[in-house]
Amino acid sequence: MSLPPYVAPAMIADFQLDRPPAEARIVVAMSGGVDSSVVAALAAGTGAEVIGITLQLYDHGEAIGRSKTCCAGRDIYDAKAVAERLGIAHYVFDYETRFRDSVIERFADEYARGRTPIPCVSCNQSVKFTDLLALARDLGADCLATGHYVRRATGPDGPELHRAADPARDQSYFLFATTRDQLGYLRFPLGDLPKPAVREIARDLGLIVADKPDSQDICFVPNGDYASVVRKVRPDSARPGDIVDLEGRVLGRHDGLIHFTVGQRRGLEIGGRAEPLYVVRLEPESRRLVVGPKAALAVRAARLSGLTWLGEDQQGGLAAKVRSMARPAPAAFDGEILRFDSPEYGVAPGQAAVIYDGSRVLGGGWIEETFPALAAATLAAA
RNA sequence: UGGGGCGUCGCCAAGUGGUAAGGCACCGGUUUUUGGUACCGGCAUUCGCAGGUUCGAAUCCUGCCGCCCCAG
Repeated sequence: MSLPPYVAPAMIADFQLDRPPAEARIVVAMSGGVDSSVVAALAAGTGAEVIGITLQLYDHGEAIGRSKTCCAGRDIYDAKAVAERLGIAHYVFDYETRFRDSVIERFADEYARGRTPIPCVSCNQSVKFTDLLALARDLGADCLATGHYVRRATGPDGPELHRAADPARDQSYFLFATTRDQLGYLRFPLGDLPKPAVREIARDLGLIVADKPDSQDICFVPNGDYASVVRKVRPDSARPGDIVDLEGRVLGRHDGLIHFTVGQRRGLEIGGRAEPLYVVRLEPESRRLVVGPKAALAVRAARLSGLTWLGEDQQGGLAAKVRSMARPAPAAFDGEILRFDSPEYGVAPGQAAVIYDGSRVLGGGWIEETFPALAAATLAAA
């Protein structure tokens, strides 16, 4: 396919292909949003053969009318319209079963265990970067391109994953579990671009998604009410229990641990205090929710599991994120324990800890256990 | 039914004659492709009730109601 006349030269992105674009084939994961639509446009702009693929991930009957979620019915329609406009092939695949097994079930199980899952990471590492990636290979594609805001660079030891140029948009946190093999095959053409530029490209190309709102919240959760999804999948998971302070005194009751996460302040409904209370930890066995002052949230280290490592043997001088929207904080990692130079707050088991060396993502793991920065006795006195 | 104290938003709590602080909780919004955090905004025409004094009362007076403490 030749370069469409409406794609200006400045929009040509480097897909790091091993052969001339005219001979190459690029599969683009199209969610129906602006970002992946622009990726498809950029891919088409190289002159390669482009195949857009949209995955149907869940029953969008519940999400109908929710244009803000990713991959809902409206989004499949949008993706198709964009593909048509760009003159590229487009296919929709039903991945509902895989998505349910790999993402939703796991999501519910984690909450039922008193942990706080990140479905977006599960989705990336399973459905997208395992299943869809295999499909792209089956289709004989040279690479799989997505609209994630991260950068892929080639270093002395092969491909490296880096944070996006625009720190406000960086999505590297959600991609820490990407393996070297997957990274070798993936392309992220938006990593160098600020979001406004992406929208501008979409507008210039007359894509109907140019002004579509950014997706947010969990895509398969209709009204932001994730607890109802957990309850539906794991009916026994929402059992009431006591809210206790650090000394075990009962302060109140809660409607189920699934409604809370470490660091959470709202929803406790316990007033009459000088300082706000935060969730310090969840105890699934006794169904107790332990709360305390902000100081009790300070964590100096975390033990990680399920480590994915893209780096070499770096240990010191590193930085880590325990949530997506945060600047990496100075830390050290010995292969299992991540130590923060300064205390981190609201660190919840089930969340990811992603480790960086400058802009480069070295890897990361799941937070299994955290270690308080202050001794219990100190907190009690305070 | 002797004495003392108290009764201000769901909770804690300033305010002792000049026309209701603040915190917690709650609600709404902003930020955000996880949860959460943070930030911004809203939240008592009314001070247990009823009278009275006063230009003016949550603040003074009277009565009533309720609660607490001490003594019985």
